[in-house]
Amino acid sequence: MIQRPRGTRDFGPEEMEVRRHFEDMMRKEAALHGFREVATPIFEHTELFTLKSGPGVVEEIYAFQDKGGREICLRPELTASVMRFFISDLTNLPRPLKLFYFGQCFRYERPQAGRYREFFQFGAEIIGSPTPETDAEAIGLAAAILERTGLRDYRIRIGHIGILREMLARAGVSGDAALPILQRLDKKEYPEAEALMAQAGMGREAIDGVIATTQVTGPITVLDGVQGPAGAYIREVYDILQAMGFSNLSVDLGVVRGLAYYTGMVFEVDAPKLGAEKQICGGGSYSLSELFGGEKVFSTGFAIGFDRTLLAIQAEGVEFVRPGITAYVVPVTDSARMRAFQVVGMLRRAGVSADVDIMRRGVGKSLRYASSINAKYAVIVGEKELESDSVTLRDMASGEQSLVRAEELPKRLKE
RNA sequence: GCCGGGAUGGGGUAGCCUGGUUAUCCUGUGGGACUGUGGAUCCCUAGACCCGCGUUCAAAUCGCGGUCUCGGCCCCA
Repeated sequence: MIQRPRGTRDFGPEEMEVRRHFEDMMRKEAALHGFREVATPIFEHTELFTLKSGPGVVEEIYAFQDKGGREICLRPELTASVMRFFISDLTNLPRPLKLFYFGQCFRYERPQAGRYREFFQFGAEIIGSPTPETDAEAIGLAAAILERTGLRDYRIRIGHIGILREMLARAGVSGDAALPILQRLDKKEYPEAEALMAQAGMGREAIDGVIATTQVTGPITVLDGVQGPAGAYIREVYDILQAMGFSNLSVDLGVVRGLAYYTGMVFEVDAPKLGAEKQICGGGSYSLSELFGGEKVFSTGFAIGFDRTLLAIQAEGVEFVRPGITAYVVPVTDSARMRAFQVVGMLRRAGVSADVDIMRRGVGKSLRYASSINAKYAVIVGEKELESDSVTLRDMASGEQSLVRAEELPKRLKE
């Protein structure tokens, strides 16, 4: 028997019903917020990702040479692809450009709970707008989607890279020199961060101030003690989100994301029930296009880990109602089979979901099957019904039956 | 890349330590009891020891290697 490749999954009919349900929900919510969907190739030139994340990422992605000798990889994320697409073809669209995507990504990593080699991301980007309103709108979509899924136990933590950058700049460490320090702080490696700051000539007081700031978490009021434009900026983002009706938000200045292209606001969402791999969403404002050869354009985006979000939803026992089918058509005798196919054809043409016995089973077995596929009604067609050009409509939940004229059936079932 | 659990019909499991006839039970699949009425009950049927090598008269059971999986570390764009 051939096994699935490591870290991949098959999805059966039941699971796909659940997945499509939430996928559609996310798409609808994005459209509701004025975002429009894009799709990009599942494989890209490896260079796209080494430009964004450094040469080291090659170790963690599915990278290979194709038959023409090109360096190709399966995409490990979608932001880079969307920005590539934007630079090459979408720069003349009216701004702000609000895009979303849903698709699978691949990473060559050790699988564990909530981590697969093939996984699905939903994400959105707002391109060409550098305002707090933009950041609020991005966080707002992420928050609205999570709210809509029915998930309850999660935390949205908002931070700002500028706050630490300003502190470091005031202490004489600016630009690229700050990057390694931010990376250490992001990983909570405080001794290493302190050493780097001391090396850069920062005083004890300044160092302690920076460390203390990364540990600032809680409601918006924790920003009261933070000076500078970045703090004011986050307050503004927060006020806008509150105006839109989102309250499940907290500030966490320890969200740093030590990557060069993040320019300001950054945020993360995690679902504590998930264990080690509990982050379900991450994003922020960034400037990537110039890395890929375009002009500098400010953007804000985020990505939701679709699989982890579903795991969190399941862990909380959020209910999902299986769609089932409206009608199951049951021919009683062999002579009624043609009639059954006429009826099922008529129903389907009218937009009523309908199925029909194709195993030549008896009425008892067919009703049993109708019940097992969660059919709302059984439509029974036999000699009696043939004579009066009608069918017997049986409500599968109550067991009530009535004789219905065939031409009235679609109308009855659409109610 | 590292550490530790695990893999038995479609799903869930017993058996493994202490090797020995036809591999347990539940559920699900197909058929029947019930040739015009489901969810209950009963009967029948089909269906499994992850792969390879080794030890042994004999391996689901013991040993080695591999694959996959679960939990954690590293990483997490």
